[in-house]
Amino acid sequence: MNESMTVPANLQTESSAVINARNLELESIDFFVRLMSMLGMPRSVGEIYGLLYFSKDSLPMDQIASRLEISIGSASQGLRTLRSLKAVRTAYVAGDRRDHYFAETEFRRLFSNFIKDEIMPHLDSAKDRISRMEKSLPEQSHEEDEFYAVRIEKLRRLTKAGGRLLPALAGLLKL
Amino acid sequence: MNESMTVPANLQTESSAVINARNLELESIDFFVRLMSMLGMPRSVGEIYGLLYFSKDSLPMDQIASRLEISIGSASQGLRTLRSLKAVRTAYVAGDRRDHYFAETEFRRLFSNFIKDEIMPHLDSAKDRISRMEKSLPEQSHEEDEFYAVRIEKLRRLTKAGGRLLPALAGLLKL
DNA sequence: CATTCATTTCAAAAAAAAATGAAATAAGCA
DNA sequence: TGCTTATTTCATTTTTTTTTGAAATGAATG
Repeated sequence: MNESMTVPANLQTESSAVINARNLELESIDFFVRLMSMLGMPRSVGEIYGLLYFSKDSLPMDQIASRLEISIGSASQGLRTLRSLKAVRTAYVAGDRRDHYFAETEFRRLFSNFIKDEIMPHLDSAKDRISRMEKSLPEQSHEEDEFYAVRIEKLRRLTKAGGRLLPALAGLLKL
Repeated sequence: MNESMTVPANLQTESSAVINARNLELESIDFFVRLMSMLGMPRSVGEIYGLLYFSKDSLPMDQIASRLEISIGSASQGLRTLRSLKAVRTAYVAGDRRDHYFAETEFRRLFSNFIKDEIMPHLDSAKDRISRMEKSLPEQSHEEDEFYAVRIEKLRRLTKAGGRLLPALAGLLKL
């Protein structure tokens, strides 16, 4: 009637543990796919990190690709991205020439890298753009050009505040 | 030889003021297109806000569309987004039945709305997902399941920290 | 140093996101 | 109310982003 009755107890236990780990993995992938996509990262990057986050063992690229059912091209690019953010690292495994990846799980550091690499460069170029705006203002400011000067100043304050706050943000992360 | 020599002085001045305003406008559009796209907003939304940010007069939708050379469909959708973030508001203009839009320029409020509308909902559903993860853990935790429990706890701390920090962030914005 | 296996690269395909514009709807006016 | 103008909606098209997979490159092994 019930197949599980014919399964030895130890095997049954192990199989349900496997199912549980697989559930976790799926929830984790889901979680990080969404989080990463909020940060503008492609799906595959979230999938890879999500898989590694709940993996006890470090995994080689080909296993990552096959477990996620993505191409090795995606896996390679996704791992490159994650490596550059220091979100994954590689472990040496004796007798295996593949690189084995595992997740860096200190979120404080992860966010600090993300902010430095993905946000600060934009802020820097924003400053240039604001300087250019100022050059478009007539030197001898007419009464009415006050309007433009004020708006430019607001932008300057915004970028300045961003430049201070964002790097400090990771520090505030008390996890 | 030089055409500008034949242009009356007053007109020449006005025209260079127009050119300057146009430069500002273009830099502004560029600025906000990039900023908005960092926040995951489509190009058109940045263009519209950038145009309005340096516009002394409030503008009706059709003028926004034609000055940006985008379709009225894009303009309508973009304005809807901006309205929902309270990034633009409408002004009444006597004798004109079109809505006239102008930019809300208090960035503190804008970010606070953005965080509330675009980020907090994701954080809420992340909490559910973490609860589901915990259900995948065996009740009677084996020694080795410590690993999973710790990782889940990390996620919980991350979302908790995010839930506190992000709303506080706008408050820190001293502009 | 030749072979095998691992990884990267990148042109092409697929998928996702955004823009268009015409039809439908709404909203003011006479 | 009927007419006109403004706005929204949404199926289709366009553009952009991401993925794929095969070829090129690189790296370890015997």
